Amino acid sequence: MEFEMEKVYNPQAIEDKLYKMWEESGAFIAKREEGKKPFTIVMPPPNITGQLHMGHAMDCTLQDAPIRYHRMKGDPTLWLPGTDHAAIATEVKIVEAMAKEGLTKESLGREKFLERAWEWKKEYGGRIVNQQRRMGVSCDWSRERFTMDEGCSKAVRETFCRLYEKNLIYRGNRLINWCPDCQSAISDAEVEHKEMDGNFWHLLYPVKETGEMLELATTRPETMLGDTAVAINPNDPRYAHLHGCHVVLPLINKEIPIVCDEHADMEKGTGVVKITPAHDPNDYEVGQRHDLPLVRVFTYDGHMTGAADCAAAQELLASGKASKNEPEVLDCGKYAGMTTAEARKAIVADLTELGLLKEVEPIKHEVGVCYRHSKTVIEPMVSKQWFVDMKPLAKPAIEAVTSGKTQFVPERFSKQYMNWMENIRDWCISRQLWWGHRIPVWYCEDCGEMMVLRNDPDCCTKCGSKNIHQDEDVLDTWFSSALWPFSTLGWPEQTEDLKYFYPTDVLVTGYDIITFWVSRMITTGVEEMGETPFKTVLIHGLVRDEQGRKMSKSLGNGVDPLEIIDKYGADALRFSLAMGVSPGNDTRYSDEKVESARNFANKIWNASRFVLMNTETRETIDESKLQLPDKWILSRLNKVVAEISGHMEDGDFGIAAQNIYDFAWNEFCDWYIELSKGRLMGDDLEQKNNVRAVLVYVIESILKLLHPFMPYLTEEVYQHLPEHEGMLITARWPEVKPEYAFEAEEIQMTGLMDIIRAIRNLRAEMNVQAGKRTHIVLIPEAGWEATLSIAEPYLQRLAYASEVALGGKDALAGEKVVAAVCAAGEIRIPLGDLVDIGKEIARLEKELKNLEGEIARASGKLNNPGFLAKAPAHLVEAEKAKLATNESMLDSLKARIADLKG
RNA sequence: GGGAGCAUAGCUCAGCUGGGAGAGCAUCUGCCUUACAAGCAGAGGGUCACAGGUUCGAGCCCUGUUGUUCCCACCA
Repeated sequence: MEFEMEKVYNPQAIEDKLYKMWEESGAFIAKREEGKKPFTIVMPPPNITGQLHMGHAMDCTLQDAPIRYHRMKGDPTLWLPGTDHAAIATEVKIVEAMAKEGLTKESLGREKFLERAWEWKKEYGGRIVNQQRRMGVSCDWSRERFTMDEGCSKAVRETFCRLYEKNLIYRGNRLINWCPDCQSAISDAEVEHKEMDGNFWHLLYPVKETGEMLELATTRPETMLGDTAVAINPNDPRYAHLHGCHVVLPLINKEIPIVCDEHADMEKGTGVVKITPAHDPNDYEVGQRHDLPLVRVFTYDGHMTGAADCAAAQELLASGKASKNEPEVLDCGKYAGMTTAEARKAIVADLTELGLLKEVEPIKHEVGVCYRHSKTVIEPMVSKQWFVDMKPLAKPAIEAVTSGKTQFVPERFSKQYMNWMENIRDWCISRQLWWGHRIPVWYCEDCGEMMVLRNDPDCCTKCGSKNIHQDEDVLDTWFSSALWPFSTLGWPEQTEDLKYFYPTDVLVTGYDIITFWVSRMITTGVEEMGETPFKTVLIHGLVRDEQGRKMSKSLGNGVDPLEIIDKYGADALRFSLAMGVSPGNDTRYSDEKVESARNFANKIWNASRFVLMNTETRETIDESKLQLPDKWILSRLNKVVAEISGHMEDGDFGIAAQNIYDFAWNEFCDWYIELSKGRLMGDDLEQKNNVRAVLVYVIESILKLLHPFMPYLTEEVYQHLPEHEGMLITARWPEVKPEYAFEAEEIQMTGLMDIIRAIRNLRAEMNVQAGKRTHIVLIPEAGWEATLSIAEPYLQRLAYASEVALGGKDALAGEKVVAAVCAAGEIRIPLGDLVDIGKEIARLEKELKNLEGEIARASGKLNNPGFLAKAPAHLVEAEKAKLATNESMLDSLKARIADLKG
């Protein structure tokens, strides 16, 4: 027979070819069909900084599966891909790359720098998209977007202007998180808290009026130069006499007031707190309450300020551009120019010398660090930035989730969302970078007008002066990400896509960006579109390494998905990331998992090969000719289709994958294929054709059910099926067929399978030579006569029977036999000298004991009035049936033992 | 300080609204049986962290304890 499938599945040979075929066929392209409900996912856009990692691979798998499922269901299906410019992350990378050439941003200038950035985008953006393709993602590349493309940029401007016009965006001096490494402000969400070793330095400040020493503690002594007050609790009796007094700030001998403020906690330390309004969030608040001056002592690149910084600040003040609460800048004198760390050492040393350091107490405390890889310690600074007033926006966004319009799966993640939203603070959106959406605000240098505009102006809108300049800063990268679900569909234009596909159905993402991204998409979606952007947020966990550690560059424990694909194939990787994984839970990557998925792929490949070797044409199933195993497998398939479809709808992909694995391998391959062989290789042409028809029908259904997880393999095999139509990717999802529901046959087949297992078991225990065929006598339980009467051909093939006879209780009397008792009947195998009567009795008695245990359990339940009264009727009935079966089996066993003994 | 997750076979993990504990890998035994040794058949292995409670019935629900991971939070 001529046959072209290789013996082993070879993914490398087919993946690229099939991807091309799908793409060129237009199968990925979403079509709007009026009157039909679409299924839409917008892909979380990967950053253009890096390359595909396991998290992306997970993302791809868990989105492509439902997308392919819905496409096969016939829904108009859109999966919209794209990439993110990732402002800070990308800029840092580009700067690093430039440093290798000896270049800096400043030396290049903004324009040239941006040219380089766009080149970077082209190269790395393209790279990651190609990597995604290798995963087999079936997204609509014709609609691919980038957060800084023309449309998205327009959406960003529109949003900025609208929010500004509603007074929800403002500019001002606030205490912000400054990352000295990024050289930019960052938002609260971008600050992580890490426990670090530190000290409480107990300092002594002399009180001017009384001459006494006031003890206070700080974790950051270098900030003391910026102190503008010392706070005590108004109700603290220890310091009542100091109300209205002053302290002299050591080292710079500056007189600062002692203020009364509730912030000073009498229980903590000495109850005295130094107040540095320009460099501490709490102190900033205290400063506002007491109208204290702001004194900045750090430069934006992490050094102590000096004369030059003062001069610059003076100039700014003189120009009139500074706001009224612009901080003063201190010339730190001998400390000027030191890094903050150097200054800390020097200041501590100097204070020690003056006898003003009372104690150094080592502590562990939480320190804010930048969430980027550098984990640089954040310096709180007062700085002029743009903010979004989040509270009014948060309210309807909270409502979107409490009302259930958007649901988190698993539900518990809505708590994380709520917690963030209910305690929301203003969002600092300006970044001191070049790569990103430039803030659409212009300033007139002549009249001082500030213009927030949708289109770039030529001149001042107020005085007509050409002497205008745009705000230097760019927006937080998450500002554009927040618009992703609708900016990608064409907003602010009212496009057909927007009308048809918004709101989307599912957002698939990791729990690590709920605050960064999910919360902001819901917020802006509700605000700009009036409707929450997705119905379901399906949260998945992190892919960790084999030891459960986070995969990271610094640990060097990352696994490259492409290497895995090269080695095992994309399907194996995808399947291993889906099977047995439950939503929201982390999962560990391991080669073994991928290997076992690869083995499964090969199993399907070979099962298909078997079916195809035996079928050249497609036959229709003749329902009147179906035999027991046929009805069983069709009926089982029906149930599996129903189960898997349900799990696909619910996002339980881990269970869906497990179900298809179990059905395909354990039921179809291990049982049905084996059961089919007799007729397949026999002479009864009618039966032969009908078995072929069933085999093709079931394998085709398996291919369909598996396609969302293993698209390449299944498509390749599908292309080999006789008389197949088109491509599997656009084939119809299997249906549950009522005419294939065979409950009675399922039970009969299960009984027969038990008999076969029992025989195999007996043979193994008796060490019967593997190839040796044996005579088998079956003694049917009541009701099983018909089933067992057709067992012979199956037992010959699956249980090494030479011939099978049905007998009565006295069958093989006096012969040396081994026996087993099943629900369907008793098995007796004459094994002659292999049988040791004593051992056989012992074995049967062990069985007897097990059975008695079962009977005791069941009758215990059935004798419990509570169970009879309260348990559902079908369970009681099932229990009764089991008991009856077991009792009958018990009788058989007892008789057998008695026979042997007698 | 507040909140959440996890704790099930040697390892990695499933287990849907409570109704006789599962998979993969690993281990042991026997098989190159004409789809597949990336395979087939069989076997061993779990007081479902601990202590209470609710229930006819708890891996699953409630309370507490221990261990562990994470999120949030301005402890000077």
